[in-house]
Order: sequence, then C-alpha cells, then structure tokens
Amino acid sequence: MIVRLGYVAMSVELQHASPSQTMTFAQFSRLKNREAAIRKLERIAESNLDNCLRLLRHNEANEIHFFRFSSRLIPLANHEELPDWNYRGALKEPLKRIGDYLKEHPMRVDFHPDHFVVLNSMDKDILKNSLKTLFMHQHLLEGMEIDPVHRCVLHVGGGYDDKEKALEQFIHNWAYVPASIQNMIMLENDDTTFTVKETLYLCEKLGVPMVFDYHHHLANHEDPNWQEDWERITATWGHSKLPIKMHISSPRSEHDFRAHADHVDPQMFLKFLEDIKGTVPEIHCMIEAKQKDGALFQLSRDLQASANLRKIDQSTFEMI
DNA sequence: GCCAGTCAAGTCCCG
DNA sequence: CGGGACTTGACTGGC
Repeated sequence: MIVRLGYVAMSVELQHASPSQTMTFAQFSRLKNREAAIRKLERIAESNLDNCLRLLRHNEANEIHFFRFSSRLIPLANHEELPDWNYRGALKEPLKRIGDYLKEHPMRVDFHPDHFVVLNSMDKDILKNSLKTLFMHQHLLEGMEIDPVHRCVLHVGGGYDDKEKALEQFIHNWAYVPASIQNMIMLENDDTTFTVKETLYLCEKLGVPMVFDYHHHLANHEDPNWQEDWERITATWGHSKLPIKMHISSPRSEHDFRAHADHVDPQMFLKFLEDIKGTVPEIHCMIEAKQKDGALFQLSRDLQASANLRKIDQSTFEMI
C-alpha cells in the first residue's frame, strides 16, 4: 500500500513564504484612491501566489507530493463591494506559473475552503456567498490549469437544531449548485456536528467522495467503530480519478481534545495503517498539525523507525 | 521588536 | 434576540 503524506498551506521551514497575506475591507476602505487600493490587493495576491510556488518547489525538493493550498490567496476576492475587480485577469500570469510548475512536477493539490462556506443553509444569501467563494476556488484551479474535479473539501454545514432536516436541506440546496462546482467537492465528517455515518449518507446519495477525518471521528461519533464504515468510505472514491484521501491529526490534549497538536502521534497512525492494510492500493493522508511540514517530516521519520522496530514488512507501506 | 488586541466569516451557546 | 466564543494566520498599535 502506498501512503502519501501531505500538509496544509504553509511551511515552518521555508521562511517568509506566507501564501495568506491579507488586507481587510476596513483597511481597503481607508485608502482614498480606489484604483491604487485595488493594485495593492493585486500585489498582495501576487505575492501569495509566488510564495505558493516557492512552497511547491520546497515540496518537490523534499519529496512531498501532496499539498493543500491556502484558501486566502486572494484577499477580498469575493467581497460584495468589489464586484468589478477582475482578479482572474490581473493574476493570470502568477496562476499560470503555478500551473506550469505542476505540469513539470506532478503533485496532488487541493483546497479546503474555510467553514464559512455552508451549503446547507436555509438563508439564500449565505448559500449565495458560499457559491461565490466556491466559484473563486474554481477560477483559481482553472487559472492554474488544474482539473477541478474533487479539489475542494467541505464540511456538511450547520446542524440547526435538527440534523436530519439539515441533511435534507443539503440535498435540497445541492440542486442549486452548478454541476462544475458539485464536481469539485468532497465532504468531510466534522468534529462537532456531522458524523461519519451522516456524511456518508450524503456522499452516497449525491455521488461525492468522502474525506475521512480520523481525529474528528474520535471527537464526534455515534459509534466509535469506524472500521465497519470504511468500505463505504472507500466506495465513495470508486468513480474518482484520484486516490482516496483522508485527514490525520492528533488531539492537543485530553482537555483540549478537538484542537490540533503540534505533531501526529505515530503509534496512532501506524495502528490506523495496519487497520486498513490491503483495503486500498494507495492512500493520501493530509496532516493537519501545528508544525505543518515539520510534523510531516517527523511522522515520516517515526514511521520508518517504528516499521523497522516492529518488524513490519516494508512492502505493506511505502512512503511516497 | 515584542505582546496584546483586532480582523473576517457563520454557527452555536448563553442569558 | 443579542452578544460573545469559537477558529485561523496576519496585521496593527502600544510600549
């Protein structure tokens, strides 16, 4: 089984390479010259994209072939006061530079729009803004000339005091989501509201791949046993060109269980790999840890050491 | 040059 | 129903 590790958005090793520099709307409004303010936004966005490319080079140099882009690459991209800002045109070149690099150095990349994207809202404006944010993600992928299918991980959304109703509202709203956006989406179980089983219900019904978050499952489940649902989870990837992916992280502490720890507990991860051994030929694991790529490097070292220590046949997994 | 406070968003909790 | 916590990284302002 091939196990590929990835990390999120920024590096603890590569200095001064933030892909998430920003300008708030309050700052933007304070600038008297609107044209100049927009140019400043474009400079920030271009710097974010260039830093993104530096991160991809850093990944390549370190044999990391799985990466989540920041969702804050373009500040105020979908702000309602800036409908006239053609950021796609202005950022065409830096986006293409990323696309060109990825053609030379293939690497799985995707997005995880933040939790303000809520597709099961009953509020039309919230749904509209959510779609606007997803369109921005689609435009970024297109600008990078990346096939946009299965590139955005989302949570199901709000529970609204009635989870069954909230799940049905998701299905209702799904009909208003353009097919191009639908195709981008993967759904993930979350740590407070929608469990693996509930997320699977939607994924199976709507033909959406499910991203299993092991840590969220530990924090939020009706049944702690995830193994019985594993086959259903892998099946949601049956029609995808991409291998199954999941999220992996460790609790910061017993007291602060839902928060991400600096690193990933290698024993937990090793046990997980043993549990799924033989069920899939390849799995991509996104490490969500405070130490970002630092946690990836450490986990990779720990796994190699443990594998030797515990005399696990190296052919059972191979780090790519 | 550091530390505390602020900024964005939507949901959820509390009173 | 209104205000604050939650979350995240970046940025601002005070010293």
